[in-house]
Amino acid sequence: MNNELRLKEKYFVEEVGLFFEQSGMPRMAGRILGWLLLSDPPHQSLDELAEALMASKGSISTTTRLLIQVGLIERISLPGVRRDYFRIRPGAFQHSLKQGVERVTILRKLAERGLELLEGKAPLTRQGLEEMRDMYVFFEREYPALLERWEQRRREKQATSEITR
Amino acid sequence: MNNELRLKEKYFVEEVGLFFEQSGMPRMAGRILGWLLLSDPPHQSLDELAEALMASKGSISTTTRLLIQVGLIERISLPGVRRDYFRIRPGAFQHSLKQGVERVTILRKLAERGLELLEGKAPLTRQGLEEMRDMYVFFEREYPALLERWEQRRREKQATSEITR
DNA sequence: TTGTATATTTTGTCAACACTGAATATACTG
DNA sequence: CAGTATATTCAGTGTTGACAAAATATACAA
Repeated sequence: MNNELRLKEKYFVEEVGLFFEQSGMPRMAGRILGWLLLSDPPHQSLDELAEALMASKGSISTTTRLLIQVGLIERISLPGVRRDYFRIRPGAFQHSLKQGVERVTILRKLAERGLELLEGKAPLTRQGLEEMRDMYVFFEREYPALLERWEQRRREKQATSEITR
Repeated sequence: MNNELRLKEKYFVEEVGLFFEQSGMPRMAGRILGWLLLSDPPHQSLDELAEALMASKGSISTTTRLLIQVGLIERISLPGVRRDYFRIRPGAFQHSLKQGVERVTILRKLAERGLELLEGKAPLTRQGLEEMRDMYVFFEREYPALLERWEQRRREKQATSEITR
């Protein structure tokens, strides 16, 4: 009964791990995030993480630093308690989508640099890079607007819940 | 003079390679794509790629297969010519953005699975996953709509250029 | 069929990297 | 200050994966 739930939690954690790995991050980063999403309370110490994930403290220490650096978790310390805790950073996922915007910018710039190299070439030769540039120019503008719309909606929801409270 | 251009092309190719590597793909995949973006004509044979990128044919063969599989390039064969050629697939970048939608879906589903595991828990505990789910539900709907708008615009542009022609 | 051009698969090597466990550093408590 | 709890760093290990080079397969031509 309780064991079954535990097992499902482990599966969940492993799957988040696999997703992260597929995204070019250490699998352990995904495991930590997955576990922090489930854990009650939502903040967990280094030792707790190490035990829950059956990993070494060194590994957790390194990977939490990475996760903090990319803005997905944060370190919190409670007054009078030596131990540090980690928790999902509020707005973590929004933050990660925002980083996608930067990737779009990189690609737009790459396309432009490529076109400079093809200065004076036949339109058919330039076509691929032009398509690429046009597309990323479009998304570089529209994607942040979409994020803005989400934040807007979120703020409204927040306000509603505060009234209800 | 011409040499300088060649050098800049190499830099460009390497940078696309690095970008791909950072995205969890083999660097060679990025190099091939980068080179195909610049090359005149836009289609290149396996041998040509191997020579231009100073890589083994085996490496090119494996990596082109990968690139075809993810939909970024395609193989073309000309009648009466033994050699096969590769070129950027028209709409390649659009296609790659579409794959982003699938990733959003995966994350939305993961969030929902996580919430099932937290059935009956305190709202504060569920909060992180609820934020995650709400957000990806939003983007799962809006992101394809954005892509649709781009395709729309693209079709218009296409039509214009055909009139001009 | 034999020979030739082309493509794929395979085997081996090397480098990168996540991870562990131990050693070290840091910070708090009495 | 000594002692203890906690966190970080470091050295070593194993695995993974990209890549090269060679062997094999496939398709075409004479």
